[in-house]
Amino acid sequence: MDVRRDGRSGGFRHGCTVFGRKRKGAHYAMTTWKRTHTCGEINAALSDETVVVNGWVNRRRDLGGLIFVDLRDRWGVVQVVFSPEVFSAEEFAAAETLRSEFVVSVEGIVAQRPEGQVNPAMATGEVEIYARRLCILSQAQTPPFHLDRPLDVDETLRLKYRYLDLRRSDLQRALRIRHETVQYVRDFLNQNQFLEIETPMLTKSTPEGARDYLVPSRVHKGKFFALPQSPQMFKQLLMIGGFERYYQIVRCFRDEDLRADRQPEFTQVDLEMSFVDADDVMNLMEQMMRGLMKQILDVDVPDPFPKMDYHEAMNRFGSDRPDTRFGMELRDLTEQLAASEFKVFSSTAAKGGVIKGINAKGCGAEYSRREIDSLVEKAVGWGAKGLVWMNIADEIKSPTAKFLNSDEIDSVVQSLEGEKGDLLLLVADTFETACDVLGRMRLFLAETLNAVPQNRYDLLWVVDWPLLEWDGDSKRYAAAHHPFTAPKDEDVELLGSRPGEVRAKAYDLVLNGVELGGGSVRINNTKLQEQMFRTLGFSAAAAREQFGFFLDAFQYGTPPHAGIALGLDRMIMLLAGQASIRDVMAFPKTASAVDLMVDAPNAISKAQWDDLGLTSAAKERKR
RNA sequence: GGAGCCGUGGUGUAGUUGGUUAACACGCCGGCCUGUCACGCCGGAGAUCGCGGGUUCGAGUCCCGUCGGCUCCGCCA
Repeated sequence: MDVRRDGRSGGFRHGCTVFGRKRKGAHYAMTTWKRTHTCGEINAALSDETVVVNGWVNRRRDLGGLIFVDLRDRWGVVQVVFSPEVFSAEEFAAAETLRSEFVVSVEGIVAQRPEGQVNPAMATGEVEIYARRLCILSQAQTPPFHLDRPLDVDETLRLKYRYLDLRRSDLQRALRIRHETVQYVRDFLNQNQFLEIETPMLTKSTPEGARDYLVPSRVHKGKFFALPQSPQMFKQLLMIGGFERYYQIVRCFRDEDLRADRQPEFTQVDLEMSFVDADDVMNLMEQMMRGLMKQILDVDVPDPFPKMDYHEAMNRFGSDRPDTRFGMELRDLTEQLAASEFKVFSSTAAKGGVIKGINAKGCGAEYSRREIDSLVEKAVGWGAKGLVWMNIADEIKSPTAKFLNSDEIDSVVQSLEGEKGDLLLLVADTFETACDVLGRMRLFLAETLNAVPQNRYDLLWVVDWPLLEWDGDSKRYAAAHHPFTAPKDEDVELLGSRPGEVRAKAYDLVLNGVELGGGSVRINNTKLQEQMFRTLGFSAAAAREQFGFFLDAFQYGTPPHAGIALGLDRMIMLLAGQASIRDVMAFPKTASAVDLMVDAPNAISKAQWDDLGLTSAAKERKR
């Protein structure tokens, strides 16, 4: 480390090294390094005023006899000029030691920049601070990656030095949006008579759902707490407890594999209301989201939000969280192709399956045979038995065409509004598979074709979800939402006979194809709750063991209640225009659930193992 | 659990079919420079090519394994 990074002699005042010209009278003493203004608020109105700013050296331009430093704090960047006209030679030398990320205090005089020197790219570009005194509060090593230009750095490095990454403007912005969002949500719910109430982090492991993060108990060796996957039961108990309106901005934990929009710990806006129905919850959330979108993005979203039932979402978009920002909707072609000579179509239809198609606009002309083949491969990878394609050129090019008569081809082209240059893609399968595969194809093509409009925010509700879904592995029904979700009144009687057809009083909020969150009306009737557990394959004893306290609580007067939980991280990801929730969290983990900065999880000492009464079956890994 | 992509000075990348001194930009260090704002000019230092093994006369390059990151599938009531 050379002399410049070791600090150097100079006046030492108030815990910092001060360089500056001695001046007569009251002006001399830099009585404090404390700021009078933030960098971002320096403007022409402060011309000729003496200010003190604190911050980091963003960039330094040393012209030899004149040094410019862009000083950065949370509020902005301002240009500081060090000139020998103000500094002595010795003091000027101190300014020459400044490097990126040094933390300094500068006292100086605000001045309009000279003619022709205004920087319109800078918010404070009309002015600069003529430094009169410099105080180096902290020197800095050269950071391991650039902080002052668009991001182009390996994420491993960013995560290891997260505290440096956080200085970058887009993370500063994202976390500010996060704060504003949380403030808005709190304010809104407070005004609507909600009480913020905390629930335990150390709680009970329950079956179903995600894997729990477990915390061993020292006092009760061999027993474990679980970190909450969500405060679901607690919030319902708060309704039984008479609070009527509860909310919490709460951390949730799920030990499952990660994605760009999934972290092991994440934050929910969790709320629950008594004496309400589904529409009350949805209306309130619409109001909240509308205000939030207006405040954060100055975007107006429709009133009311569109509602789409689950079946329609699957049927038209092939997804339970449809991205409605673009068309390319799925069409059902079963009727016109059921009697086809082509066995794939006719037998699928005969077995109760469907034939569905989408129009990849313009792809017929664009795509090579090889690229089309790769689409087929994708479709098969997603679970389709195959993908029928028709390339509309001067004539229809398709390996399947010879099995179809011209009426059938015409009707397919017509249904999909095919024009010359288009590529039509068809899947014949069960309803679920055909919709799912084409839904994925739709998203893939839209992204590839850049067909997704930006700066558009499509919010909608997906309602009337199936209450239960068949789990092929365990050969039983599982709760599609969670086991406390109420079935629709008109479907209750199906619970015993055809559980798969029962629809739930559940609703999911979807924004631009991302599931922001979901909720439901809860069961508030013990008999129905017990029937639900039976349907889910819980014996009476098992239900008692796992949920006894909950079933007991229901015996003492349970109000009708409903609620919702919104994924705060995803919401902010979309509001901030980021592609990953890691970019809206201060300290996220990698895709393998590791914190590279603190190096967690880590090994624990022998004494800790012993204290907890635990031994590890995992083999020691070489470090 | 599975698949794909990536890993080369501090950072971002280049590196033909294996071949001699691993290239470029930024950053860093030194020098010069009084109106820059991606300051400029001159010079310099800096790389066990993620790690281990193999093939070969010879590996950044080919093969196998492994570690790490990202994305996706499964999973995520």
